[in-house]
Amino acid sequence: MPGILSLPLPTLKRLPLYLELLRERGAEGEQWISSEAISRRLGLTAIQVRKDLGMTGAPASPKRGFRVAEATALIEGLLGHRLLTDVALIGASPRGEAACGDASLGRQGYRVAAVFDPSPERDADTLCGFKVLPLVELPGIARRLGVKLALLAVGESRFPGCARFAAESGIRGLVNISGEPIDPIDGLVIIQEDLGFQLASLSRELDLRAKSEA
Amino acid sequence: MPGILSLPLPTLKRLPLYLELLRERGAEGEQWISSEAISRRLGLTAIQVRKDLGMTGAPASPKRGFRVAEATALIEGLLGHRLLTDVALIGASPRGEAACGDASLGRQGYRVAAVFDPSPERDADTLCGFKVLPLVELPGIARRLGVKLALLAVGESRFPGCARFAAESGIRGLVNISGEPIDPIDGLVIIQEDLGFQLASLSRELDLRAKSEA
DNA sequence: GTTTGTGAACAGGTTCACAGCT
DNA sequence: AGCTGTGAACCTGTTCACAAAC
Repeated sequence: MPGILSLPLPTLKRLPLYLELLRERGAEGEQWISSEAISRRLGLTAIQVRKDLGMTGAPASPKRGFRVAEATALIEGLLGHRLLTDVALIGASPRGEAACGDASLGRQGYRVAAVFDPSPERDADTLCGFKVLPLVELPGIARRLGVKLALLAVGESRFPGCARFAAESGIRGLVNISGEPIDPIDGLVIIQEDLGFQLASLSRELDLRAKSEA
Repeated sequence: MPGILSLPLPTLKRLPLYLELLRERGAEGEQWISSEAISRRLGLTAIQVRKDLGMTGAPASPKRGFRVAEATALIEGLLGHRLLTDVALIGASPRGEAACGDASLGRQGYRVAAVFDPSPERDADTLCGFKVLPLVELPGIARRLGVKLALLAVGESRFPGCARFAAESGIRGLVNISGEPIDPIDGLVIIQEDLGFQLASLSRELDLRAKSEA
């Protein structure tokens, strides 16, 4: 029973994938599943799967594999710690809308709790079923709901103060999906969700493969 | 003059940040900038900046720092290799629209070259100035333009074959921004752009900081 | 014989310590 | 003094080799 904090971050990120597959197999009535079968389905290596599941303490037996039911329950328990973590969405833009409907949020145990926008004309609009609130309400709501995380999706770069305001409102961590980089802010952990980065990683990966084939 | 392939991936991702700052300082007439000044502005450590810029071969001198003009030109040269890399956007959804207008693409030297959508009713719509093309045209255009990268932004999960079709169309790498995971496909490198992942990283980071403070 | 489990090697980056230059 | 430059230590995560279990 390792604490969730002792798990390697990449492992933590893969757990929802395992969980999804395990539930599927459980529903089909399977009692066992081998690391090799999991790896094939998920595009990983069998060794990696064993290391990951081993760290969760999932019970397994040679020749058969991991016990589906127990492994499912264990991972649910680990991920459950994070279930229902509320995040604030700042920016009622197309990006914000896309983020709001992103299934990967729920898969990792997060959900948008409220939507804010700095421009007054968005007030009382609705986005994905949320009423758009003026940004000045963020501090109060963040405090009342205990929200510590936010998504920044302001479309225009003319609101560079949004992140700073969020920090002053009690937000401790922020994922910037606005496409424009933000300067570092004291007391606020910022992650840049950057499509350009992803493409760069991809290019590099392809270049390396091409090179090693040659 | 190190090849771009010999640079560590994280360094490569940081180069556009350095470039932006260097251009800014160059425009202000500064001739020198120290690693310490850069690190403060960008939220990195001075050592990291020295390692990064050192790898590009940027000239510097003790007591003064790096030469702004030369460093700018060098990084431009390195990044220039990737300039004008075309990518295909598959899916005329809100996510696709957001991606299309994402400034981080250009910052890393990419641009959307064409927009495709699998559902016929989107034909002839326009998205961000592009006419939306039927997906069947992807193979032809990908071949003609030499496009090897794609962004997958189909909103509904009812088009699971899109990625496979892209692979068969000559696409070698794909960033999946649809929020739904895709199964691995032979010959196609897939990166999941996953908001849930980012939030998980953020939570972990905050947890660790809280722990080390306690 | 097939599959788990694990300690050791490996790889990629970051950080440190300190030498060298000006 | 102040800043760069660099080899070594370190850290995190992946991969390997092989022992152990059924």
